[in-house]
Amino acid sequence: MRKSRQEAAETRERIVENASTEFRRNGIGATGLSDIMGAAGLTHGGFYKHFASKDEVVEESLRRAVDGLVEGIEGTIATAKAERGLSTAISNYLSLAHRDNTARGCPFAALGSELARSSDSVREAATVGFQKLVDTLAKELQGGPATAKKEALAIVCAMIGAQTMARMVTDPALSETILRQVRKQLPP
Amino acid sequence: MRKSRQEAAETRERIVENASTEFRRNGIGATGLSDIMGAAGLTHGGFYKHFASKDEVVEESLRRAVDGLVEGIEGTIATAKAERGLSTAISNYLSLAHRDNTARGCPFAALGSELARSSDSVREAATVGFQKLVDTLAKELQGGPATAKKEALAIVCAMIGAQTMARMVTDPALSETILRQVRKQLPP
DNA sequence: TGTACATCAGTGAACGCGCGTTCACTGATGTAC
DNA sequence: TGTACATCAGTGAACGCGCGTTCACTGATGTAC
Repeated sequence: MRKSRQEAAETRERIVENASTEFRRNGIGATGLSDIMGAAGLTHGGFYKHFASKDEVVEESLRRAVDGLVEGIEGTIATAKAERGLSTAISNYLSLAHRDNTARGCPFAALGSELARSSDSVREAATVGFQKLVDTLAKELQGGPATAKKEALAIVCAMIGAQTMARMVTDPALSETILRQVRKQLPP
Repeated sequence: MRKSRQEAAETRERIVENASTEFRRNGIGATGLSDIMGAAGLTHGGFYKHFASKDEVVEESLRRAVDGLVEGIEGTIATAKAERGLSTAISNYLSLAHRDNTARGCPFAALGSELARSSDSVREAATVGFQKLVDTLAKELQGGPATAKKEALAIVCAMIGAQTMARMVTDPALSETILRQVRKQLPP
């Protein structure tokens, strides 16, 4: 049953990709290795041929999720009309579509409080990812890079908090109001 | 070994109180009923004499945590010099002391992403608690109640997002910058 | 007020279950000559 | 190029463990007369 090097590499990719959505969908603790491997079309026993521990796949799939988010934002900025890129990216983040697509959305909003309690290696990956996200927005802001980064920091935190709460509340009207009001407070 | 009605009621209180801090400290999923009962000085078997399910104690201890948070803010507002109450409350929320005291701090920052995936009854309690928190801040804002509430909504989301991220990142300087920058964006 | 019985808070063992991790095994792939 | 052997991706069963929940039991409390 041995697979070729390329096939094995593709399998690993597939596992990370699926883990990345499963973790965001159901949370890190609530997602078992069987869930991840099953989603990748494999049995759970083979997991340790690709990763040393669950923590390792958490780390990698977090990186993957952040990269996806940042690439999406960069795509939005590149596509949008001049000066409207940041605005569109923020509106997309605070959209109902993003709220209802946790599994493919921002990992900080999906997993925030769980990440804060994770291992140092996972938190380290989260830190790097957070800074990538902040820098991506900061590039679109006026002023020196230091000022822009500080402003972007606050914007990103507000977006993450808003999406987290919009998903938590049971009242649909309140959920929409949260997203709309936070959108209003951020750069137009 | 039967206990008097009063003793039983006190025990129940003690369980909720301890559950409230244990959940915030270690997360809902990662906290077992044995942890909760042990923290209250009991064995786990007696749990179901007080609650119908784990979910029920989650719900109650969330309410307890929100009440503690709101009372703290109201205390701050009552104590502070006129017009400075809201400002002090926001600064307290965004303090290093709050960041380092997850177990007795804001349950939305401590448990945000987990609450968003909880049962309807828990999310309902979270919704009620969130609105209480928002209303508490809204009372201190200028303008009509509708405007004040909308502004308070955005402030609370930014605070929750900031504290979540400040706890997640591994870089202490970045963590402090997050709290400081978000503080700067909110009412002085 | 005193007595007899019912109630039930709390204990500790047990239930089935799923977790992360390990392992013997398989057979196709990779390597060495 | 062909052959013999080593490697290792993936399978599926098993490991010990802790989970939420249930249960028989205990003895002090509460109730009824």
